[in-house]
Amino acid sequence: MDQIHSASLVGDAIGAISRHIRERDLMPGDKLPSEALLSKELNVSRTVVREAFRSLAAMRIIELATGKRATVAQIDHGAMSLMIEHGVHTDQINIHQIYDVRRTIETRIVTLAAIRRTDEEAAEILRLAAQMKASLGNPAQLMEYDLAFHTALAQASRNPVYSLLIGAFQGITRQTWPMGWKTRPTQAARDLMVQTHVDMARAVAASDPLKAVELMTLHFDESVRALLTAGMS
Amino acid sequence: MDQIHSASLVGDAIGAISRHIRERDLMPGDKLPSEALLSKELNVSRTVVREAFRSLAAMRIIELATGKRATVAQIDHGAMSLMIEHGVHTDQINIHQIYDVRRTIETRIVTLAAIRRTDEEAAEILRLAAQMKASLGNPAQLMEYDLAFHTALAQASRNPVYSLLIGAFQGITRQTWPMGWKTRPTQAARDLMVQTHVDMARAVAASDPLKAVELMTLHFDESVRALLTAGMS
DNA sequence: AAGCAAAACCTGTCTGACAGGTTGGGGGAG
DNA sequence: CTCCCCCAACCTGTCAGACAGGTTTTGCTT
Repeated sequence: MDQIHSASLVGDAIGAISRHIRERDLMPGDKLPSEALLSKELNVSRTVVREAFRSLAAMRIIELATGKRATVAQIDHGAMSLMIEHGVHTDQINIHQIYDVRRTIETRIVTLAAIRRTDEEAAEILRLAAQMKASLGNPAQLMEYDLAFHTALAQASRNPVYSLLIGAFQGITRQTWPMGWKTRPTQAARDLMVQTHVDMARAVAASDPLKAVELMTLHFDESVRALLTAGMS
Repeated sequence: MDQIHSASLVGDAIGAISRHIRERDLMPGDKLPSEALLSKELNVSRTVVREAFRSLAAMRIIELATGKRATVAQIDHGAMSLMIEHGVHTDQINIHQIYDVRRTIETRIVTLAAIRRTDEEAAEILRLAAQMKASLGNPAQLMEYDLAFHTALAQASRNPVYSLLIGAFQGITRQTWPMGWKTRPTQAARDLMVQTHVDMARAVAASDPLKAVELMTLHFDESVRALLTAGMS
């Protein structure tokens, strides 16, 4: 409409809304202006504002709900999870690379967890490990407890960035986990995998970071070996 | 219009488009159907398809360009960077937590880089470190070379997930770096910081992972100390 | 056969409309 | 006077149609 035509109206709107959040120091839960108001202030149509909102919502920077005004969102791994999955499905990332990253951050996580965990967190981690053991006959359930176990560890590390990253890998892990399980054909291998988790939970509960790290390393070494056995390059 | 009304039409469209990509094994660069065609196939308005496209584009899963059809995108850290910045600005993440994560992954990165770097990468890393040294009088430029240095290391690690993560932290680092620099008031402290990078580059070039890790650890210890000195809780 | 120009296609943005969810406030009941 | 309910005002979700530019394809010209 006026002056310099920048990259795109939607792009500008995204910038303006982000700035709005930053300048007013909005916190999660705080409301943003209505679409109509923003479209008036930015001199663009509601269409443009809506597309900008959608973009920000996709990154979980804001949250949309019908009828209500848009609000500033809490950090969430959903978007990252999709991005990672996309990277894997398009052969830009492979499973081994993900495992290397997970091993790297999870060894740090388990150290922090062993140091910082509250008693409640320790109890929860022990509980999840026990549930894993109880689910040996039900792979789907076992997987869910496994994922919850690692999520709980990240939580106990008291660093939300680790929670975010663990969450980000969860989507793709859910898709590849069964493969890893199948490559542990013997009961002994499967028992070992679960027992490692139980021992790790105990180490965290005992505030023994060194032991916990050792077990986490063992777990990943064993997982990678299983994947290689399956012929996953 | 028909049958079960799910969460939202846009949400469904996002799912359908993602599925389309996955089922046809589309690779980065491949074209998606036009908005008009998709809106016909999914029985929704073009508005809905456009909002779905915007969402996927925000996550860098697809790429939009005016006149052209949407294409499958290459992995890119832009969206993650914004998410992290949002987390920090809304006090959901603090700088120390970021530093802990960066330290964790960068020590792994430098190990891999020292092992896997090509000669070209080693040369580039050495060059960037030298440029840092040459930019001692120009903080803004120094910062850019610093960021490029760490990016090059991630590249040399031959694991795109590390590149992705380093990129994701780059946005917020760019905003906090000057603070860290100011808290190194003496020339000696500033020289040390730069020299550590030069030495690290040499260790990587010499394929000496242990030495490289030692220097990376030193670098982060020193950075965290600088931040604490500045009173950043 | 090579080259170019128009036609066909496609995205970006605007307008106006309407269904349905949400919320604050006014008015009635107690 | 207080409490609760319901309605009006507000807000988002989706649709249809229109038009201004980019982009690609086609087919004619040379």
